[in-house]
Amino acid sequence: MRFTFRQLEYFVAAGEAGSIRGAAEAIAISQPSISAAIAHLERELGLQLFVRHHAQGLSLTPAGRRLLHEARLLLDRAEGLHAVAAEVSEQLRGRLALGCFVTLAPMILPELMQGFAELVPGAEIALFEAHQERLVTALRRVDLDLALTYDLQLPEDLVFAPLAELPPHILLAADHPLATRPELSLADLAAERLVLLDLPLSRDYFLSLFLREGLTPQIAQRSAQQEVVRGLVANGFGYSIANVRPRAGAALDGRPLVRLPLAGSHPPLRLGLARAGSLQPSRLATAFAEHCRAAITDSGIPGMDMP
Amino acid sequence: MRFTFRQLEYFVAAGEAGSIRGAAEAIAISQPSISAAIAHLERELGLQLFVRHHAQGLSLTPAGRRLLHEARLLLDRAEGLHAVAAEVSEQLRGRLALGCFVTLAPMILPELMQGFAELVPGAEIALFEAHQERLVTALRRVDLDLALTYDLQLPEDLVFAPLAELPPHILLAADHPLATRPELSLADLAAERLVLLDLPLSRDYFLSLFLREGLTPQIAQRSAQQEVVRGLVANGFGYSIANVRPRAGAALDGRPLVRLPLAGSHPPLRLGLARAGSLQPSRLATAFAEHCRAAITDSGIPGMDMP
DNA sequence: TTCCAGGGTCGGTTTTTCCGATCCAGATTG
DNA sequence: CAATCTGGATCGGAAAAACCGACCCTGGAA
Repeated sequence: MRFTFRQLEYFVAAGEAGSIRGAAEAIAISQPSISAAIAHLERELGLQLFVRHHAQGLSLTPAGRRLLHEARLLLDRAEGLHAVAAEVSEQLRGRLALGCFVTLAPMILPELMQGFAELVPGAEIALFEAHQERLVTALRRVDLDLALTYDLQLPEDLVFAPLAELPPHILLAADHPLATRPELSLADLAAERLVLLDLPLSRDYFLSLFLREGLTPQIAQRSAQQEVVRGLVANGFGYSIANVRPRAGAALDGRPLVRLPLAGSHPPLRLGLARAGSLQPSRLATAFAEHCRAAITDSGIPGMDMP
Repeated sequence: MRFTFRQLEYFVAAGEAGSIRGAAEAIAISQPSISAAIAHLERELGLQLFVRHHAQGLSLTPAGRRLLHEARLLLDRAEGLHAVAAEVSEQLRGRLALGCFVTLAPMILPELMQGFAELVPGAEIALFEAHQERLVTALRRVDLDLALTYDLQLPEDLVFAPLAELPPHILLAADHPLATRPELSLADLAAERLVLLDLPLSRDYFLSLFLREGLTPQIAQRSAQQEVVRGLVANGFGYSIANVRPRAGAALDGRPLVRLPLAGSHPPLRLGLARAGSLQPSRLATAFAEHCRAAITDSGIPGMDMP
């Protein structure tokens, strides 16, 4: 670009004032500056913008009139950039890129997003459901404003705001012999076969629960899909471990499931909001975080059973 | 505007390159300059455009992505200003503001514009028909690119390119006693009554013809409309003087008219193109002038009889 | 004829832009 | 784990640009 916003502004001012002198007064700039700006534009655009009338100001040429119109549009659009910036950073509107840990999404998101949509009607949420590794990558690349997930192996450059703790539970088919117990320990399950939810980092968490007690689970099946795991358990392939507490008492095929507390002391998963530490959150992101803080607590999580 | 095109360009380059260093190489600018431009924009717009990854370049924030898009649009539009300028000054397209002396218009313009429209399909002509005084004013205010008119009292700051000479003729009703003469002198008409075309400067031209010979016409009627003058003449109100040579041999009411040469030596009206001397003509105006030069000569004028 | 209005031009000053050099922190490599 | 690499931020000085006051010039008005 071989001209500047300032030159355009001076040109528009002169076009509106009908004289350089008048424009100079109107915008409190010296007359030579405006004269130079117009001369520059005329040289740069290769056409005559004004006819100079001695002692009588200026007249726009036909070309000048056309260019004046264009210049005004351009300046308006530039002003619009400020407006867009203000909207993005200050207004409670626009798009929020939200990540969510894949197994949490079906339980938490519907209610959470519903509540937020009522709270902030101008918001649009772009969802990204993935396992932890992908969430971390996306957060670091700032493809996401926020991610609703566990604090599983979060690197230090991500900021994590915890919301609730989810202790591990045991999942059994309703007709499993152990299903009548009030709770179960890992030792109780040593002879049973495990259906493992097989996602990059959560997998390691589940296995670590056994390792801490010196046990090794017998893995019967693995699946990356929570619903497949539940289906396998309901159909007698074994037990599973999960931290989420879906309200549904059956797998997708209708077979009943039972969830029992895991006895003993185990590290829970902490559910919370992660974001890139180097990204200052938008107003929208902050509002969403607040909404999460109000909606998600240890005593209640949207879409989940009480402990 | 508290930012510049350059800063936007650097921002866009950095957004596209994914790093400041890469952008610096791409557009051959030092890395600190780009860093400063981005910092300036972020301060000015009050939001974070990039997240800086140590030793790994930049990521656009969601807001940055939005702003990048806007910035690109803005730069495109600025580039468009160059395009508009080029179109206006170089292309044979766009609008030509054309003035025409009011009595010439109905004869000359239809054929002339028809021919030009075929020659230059992209042209649009904005017509302004008026008497000489108004044409001069409009030309000086550069509301018009060109005016097709006489060189009647044209001030020096207008440039006049003559095309054809129009000597004065006498207009009579076909049944007028003098209508059978091969030509008439002003002295022949001393006893007759004049119907005067009463337009600011042409009026003075007509009267000057009499004054030069020491005669004073008897003015029976005046009208600012050529068709009214012709109607009055056809209905026996007297004779008239005109330089144009309409092909129509009758007034609008159908009554026949006769046109006879004015005997003796009289200053003709020179028909030509006037423009503001201080306005460099556009390509379009130049093309139109050339078209006029080809179409309008002493031996033939669109819409008019031969001498 | 003089005066006035308004645009253009000229020097000098201030502001902005630009660059090379350097600093710094995280990533990579051996 | 240390050395190295990468890429952004910062600093100081140089170059460019914008800006202004003063002045010139020309056409219109008195």
